Amino acid sequence: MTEESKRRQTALFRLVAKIPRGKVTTYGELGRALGFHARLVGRLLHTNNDPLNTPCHRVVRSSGELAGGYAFGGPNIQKNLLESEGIVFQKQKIDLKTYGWEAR
DNA sequence: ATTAAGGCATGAA
DNA sequence: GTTCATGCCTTAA
Repeated sequence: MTEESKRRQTALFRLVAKIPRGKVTTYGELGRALGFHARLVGRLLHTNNDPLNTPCHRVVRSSGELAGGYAFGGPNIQKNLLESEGIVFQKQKIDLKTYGWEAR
């Protein structure tokens, strides 16, 4: 892990932690706000070293669907957490127009 | 030490 | 719903 990557992780986590409760954002949004590509966001989250302080469950795909089986503890956990925050799923998907958060 | 190939928690066409 | 394009990282030789 290089210092560069660590710095990106810090920026990413900082922004992710800024997501309000009950809202979600997409990898692309985060990537665009941070200045790097969506894939890198997923990469950094996958190599996430601080998942406890990083509400990665609020980060979903561009389609509003959950990331998948590669999530921190499983997609079911993520779904549960999101529902606990008041987010309503529609056929395993989230309405980004309602719960989407504008990264900034 | 450097170089090569594969894989991914994506996005857009 | 499927396929293509793209960036970075991880592991292997």
